[in-house]
Amino acid sequence: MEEAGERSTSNQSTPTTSPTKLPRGNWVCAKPSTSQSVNLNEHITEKLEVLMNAYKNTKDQWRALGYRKAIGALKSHPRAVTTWEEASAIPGIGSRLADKIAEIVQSGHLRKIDHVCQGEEAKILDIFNNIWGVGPTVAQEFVQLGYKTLEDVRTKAKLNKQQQIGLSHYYDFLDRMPRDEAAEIGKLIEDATKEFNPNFVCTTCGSFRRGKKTCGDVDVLISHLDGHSHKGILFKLLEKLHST
DNA sequence: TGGCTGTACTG
DNA sequence: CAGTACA
DNA sequence: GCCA
Repeated sequence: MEEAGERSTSNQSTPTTSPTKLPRGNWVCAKPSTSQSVNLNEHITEKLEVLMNAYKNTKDQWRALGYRKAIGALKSHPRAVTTWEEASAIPGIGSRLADKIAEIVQSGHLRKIDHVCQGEEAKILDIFNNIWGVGPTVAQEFVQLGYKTLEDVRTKAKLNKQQQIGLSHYYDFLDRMPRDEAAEIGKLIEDATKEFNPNFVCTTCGSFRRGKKTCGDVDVLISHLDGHSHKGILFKLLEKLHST
C-alpha cells in the first residue's frame, strides 16, 4: 500500500508561493505523473529503504519517518549524490544519514543493514508486519509469545477481523500488478459506474495516478458535477460488481 | 529537548 | 478513551 | 532519523 500523504521533499518542487497563491504543499500527488523523473540515487535509496523498513518493524516509527523523508529527498534530487557534503546539504538529510550515504557511495554497501536485519528476530518481525492489520506492536507481541511462522500465527494467535483477512490473503496483498492491469480495473469500475449515470466522473488515483510502474491496489474516486448525485452509489456499485 | 499527519477501528 | 494500524 |  502507498502512503496517503507522501511528501516530496524535492528542493526543486513547486514553490508554495505559486502564481495562484494557493497554499498547495509539496506533495507527490500534486505533480503531474508525466513529470516523474528518474531516481538518480536508486543505488542509495534502495539500501536506505531496507533499513527504514526494519526500523518501522520495530516500533521505531520516528527514526523510520526520518529515513522516509530523507529517501524522498534523495529520489527527487536532480543529481546523483557523490559526497558527504552534497548529501548533508539536502533538507531532510543530517550528519547521520550523510555518513551512511557516503559509505554506500564509496563501498557499495551499508554495514548497518547487516547488524539490524540479519538477526532471526528481524526477519520474523518482517514476516508478521506484512500481515494486513498487524503492525509493529502486535508483531512484537507475537515474537514474545514465541511465534516464528505464519503457521504459528494461524493456529495460535487471536486475530481481529482485519487481521484474519490479512492473514488469509497474505500473499495476495503482498503482490503487485503492472500499472496496465490497474488501468483495466479502473476502466471496469468506470464502466460499471456510468451504467447508473453517464455523468459520473471516475478518476483512478493513488499509486496509479502517481505514475508507479506497479500498483498494490486500485483507488477510484467517484464524483459528480452536481455535487450530490454520487451519494449512495458505492453500495449499488458493489452489488453490481459482485453480481458479474 | 520535544515534535514529527489525520482518520478509523478495536476492546 | 487509549492503543493500534493504515494511507 | 531530522530539525527548530
